[in-house]
Amino acid sequence: MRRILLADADAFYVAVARAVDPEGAGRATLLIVGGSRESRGVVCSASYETRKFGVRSAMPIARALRLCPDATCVPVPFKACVQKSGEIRELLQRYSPIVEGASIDEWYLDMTGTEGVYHHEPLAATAERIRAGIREATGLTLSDIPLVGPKFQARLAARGLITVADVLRLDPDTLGKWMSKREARWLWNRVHGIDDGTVAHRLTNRGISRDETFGKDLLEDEDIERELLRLVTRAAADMRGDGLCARTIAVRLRDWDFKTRSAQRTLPEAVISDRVILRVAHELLTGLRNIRRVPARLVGVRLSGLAAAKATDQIAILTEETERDRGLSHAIDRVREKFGSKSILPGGITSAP
DNA sequence: TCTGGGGTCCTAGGACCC
DNA sequence: TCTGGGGTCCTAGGACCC
Repeated sequence: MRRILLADADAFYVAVARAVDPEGAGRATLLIVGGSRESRGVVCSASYETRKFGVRSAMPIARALRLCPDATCVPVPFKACVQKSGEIRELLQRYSPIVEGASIDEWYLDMTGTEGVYHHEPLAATAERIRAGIREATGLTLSDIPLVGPKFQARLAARGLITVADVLRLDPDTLGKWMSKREARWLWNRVHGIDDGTVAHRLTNRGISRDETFGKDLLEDEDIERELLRLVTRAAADMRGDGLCARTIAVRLRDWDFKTRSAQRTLPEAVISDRVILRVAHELLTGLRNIRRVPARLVGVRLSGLAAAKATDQIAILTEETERDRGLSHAIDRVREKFGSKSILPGGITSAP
């Protein structure tokens, strides 16, 4: 019998924002995390007090502030969130040797085999012990059932399913009439504590993407290209940092009217270098712009079909990525690591042969 | 009201192969 | 002269989650 606990940090971004800024965000009862009043951002997280005003995550900041004008609005403290997330993971590993992060604020703990350590107390008692320990060490509280978001919740609520107990009364066949077979099976397993997956580290991500919504829509191709170039160099450097290479390169373009278009290309061989990835991304963007040349609000790049980058001295004939390309990209990574990401401007890369 | 950034997964159609 | 069935890969778009 496997025993799995799900730990989900409550109002994670709000809690971290308060911890890093006790004088400002820490004192604001009405707190919105997710950007400034002027930005085109959306709410990442909001304190329970602002939620009473109808503020919800993913809501445009401007609307949230109309609902709750007195709220304090702070940017997402991203670095602090990553750090705090790591601290919690380390603490959780004291309770179970197997901890898998499902997202920045959710973890799975495999408690199988730890019964003796906890003197055969009920799993709920161990969960409470962990909650108390994490709260004492970090000030953050944990609770449960991740991966049921607002849309799924609304669909369930329309069938009168509000709590876990409501779902527990039903069998999979009944659930299957209200949703796809897959979803029904997943939900039934979830509320019964059944998970046929194992708690372990995922080996690699499926893809790495970087995108950006501009402060103002961009019409000129050169301006969009410049942003794409920045994003490609970031994504490619991060990918190399993980020791990976990519076979598929995709470019995403969101026009002024929110119409979102994408183009992708799968190469015969995986690549890692800025030069080759940039060339492909440039061609994909050109194609998208030729179809519809209107002001754009977002551009993005995604690298997928990831695999471990092998140390090879072979020239990739089909993609024309040479050893020189790869070496140059790695050298740039090292310089950036030493002197900061601004030390080599993207413009310098395009002039490489 | 005017919609982030980072992900995962699904679908549907077409190309291609046997 | 007309056209199967299954499998895999690829592309584009979309839903959804945190």
